[in-house]
Amino acid sequence: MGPIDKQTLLTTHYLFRDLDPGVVGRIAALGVTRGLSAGEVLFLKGDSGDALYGVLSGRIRISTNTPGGKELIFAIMDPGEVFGEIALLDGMARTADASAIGPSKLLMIHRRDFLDFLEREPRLAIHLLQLVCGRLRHTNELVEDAAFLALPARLAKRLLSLAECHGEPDPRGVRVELRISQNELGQLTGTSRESINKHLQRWRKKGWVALGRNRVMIRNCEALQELVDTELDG
Amino acid sequence: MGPIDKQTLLTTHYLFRDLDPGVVGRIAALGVTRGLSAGEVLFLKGDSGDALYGVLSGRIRISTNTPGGKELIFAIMDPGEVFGEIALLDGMARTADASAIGPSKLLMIHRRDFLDFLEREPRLAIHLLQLVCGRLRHTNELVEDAAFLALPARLAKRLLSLAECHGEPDPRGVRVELRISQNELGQLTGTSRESINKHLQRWRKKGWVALGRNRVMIRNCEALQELVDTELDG
DNA sequence: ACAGTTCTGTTAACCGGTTCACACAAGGGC
DNA sequence: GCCCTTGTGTGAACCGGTTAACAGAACTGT
Repeated sequence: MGPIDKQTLLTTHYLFRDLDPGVVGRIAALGVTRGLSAGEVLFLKGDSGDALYGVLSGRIRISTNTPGGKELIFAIMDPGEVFGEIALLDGMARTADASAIGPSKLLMIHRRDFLDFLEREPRLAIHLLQLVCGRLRHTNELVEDAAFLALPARLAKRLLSLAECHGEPDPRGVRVELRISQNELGQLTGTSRESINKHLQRWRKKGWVALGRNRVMIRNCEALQELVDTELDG
Repeated sequence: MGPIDKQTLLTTHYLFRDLDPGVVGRIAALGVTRGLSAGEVLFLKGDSGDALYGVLSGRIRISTNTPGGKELIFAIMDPGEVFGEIALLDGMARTADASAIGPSKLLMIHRRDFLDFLEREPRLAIHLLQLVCGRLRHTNELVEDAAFLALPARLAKRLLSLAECHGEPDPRGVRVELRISQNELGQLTGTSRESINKHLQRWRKKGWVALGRNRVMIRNCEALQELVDTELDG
């Protein structure tokens, strides 16, 4: 997903679609653009949540970590996606850290402005409910996967879902290239980098994936998908 | 938490508080009471979600299972709690099974009625957002715990949180008695019954808990809490 | 071009949870 | 009371992920 502009985000994302025309205009006027350099921290878990964000360009990593140094990545936000709604809505602390993966640009809507819109636009509340419900479905699935799936299936599932959202399809064929380190894959699946490498190597020898520095190229989606399915059935 | 009546639920629960008086009255009129016998299934994962429920008496288990026979318990709903909102709101399939743990009574509000209220009562939407945000915070924590905490800490944390919600404090002291099988504790923590038993036995020998059939009595909350904390810090 | 850093690849030892197998206890239904 | 079901207690064998430790490759900055 390439960079988009403020207008595109506001007319494309379903959170803002179908709103009263005047409201969209005012959001466009009030929404501030904020730039982040690679690795820059937007907010940390525990901060008070005073804004809602939409990604215009770059990628934002939503994650947590333990004092012991372990890190868990909840999601990676691409251009066109909106995040930061939980703390904004209930007024409590942020549930995770957010930091830029590469140089990024965000649309930032301040809490007070947003809550103003929320009171006047019933449709916005309905859309927000759908957004939060979608998140809840996704997080529920993460809990299930952690409990039901062994590492190979969890990793395969993650790779396939990353391929859908962030993959760059190979010009010639079915292959999908992912720009992600094995370390990050570990943080996405809740396991160590070494274990990730072990399974990726197995799959490489079977021809299912090709590997490079910060690269995973999926050459056989079906095989990975079947691995997920058989684990759920057996 | 003992049984409550329809009126108490509607005036007590956050979701309905502060609504237009007329609306609360109409919800009371439209909300149907439904009884469930022990073990009876209310809905299954994948069903279409055509109602919202509030617990009047008994306990409802929210869970999923694999074809392979593993089961995971997401939550146990006590009198006064509301559930079933996800599928109701986004119109998609239910995300989990719901079944009665013992004989139970529910307040049931049909989808159409509820969405009517939702359009007319902006405050209801705001309250719903808070409800769903709370769920999201809880589920996020489950994901974190699964990734960061080893079984002992996860089990201790679960026991303490069960003690808060469902515990019957011992008349004489700090002890809290839980009515739950070790099998169910396994399903709550995503592990086997045998592993649960191993750790409970250790804690019994230390005097932290006492055990019985379908019973766990916590005799030393502090010790369990410390176990959770040290694991998060180390 | 060089140094430093980040990422990959790979091993061996260890540890903890699973699985399987069984004995036994406690209620429930008749 | 007596069977039958459900839950507990326990051990041995197994398996998979973690940890720790390196070597080397690939990029970055200057």
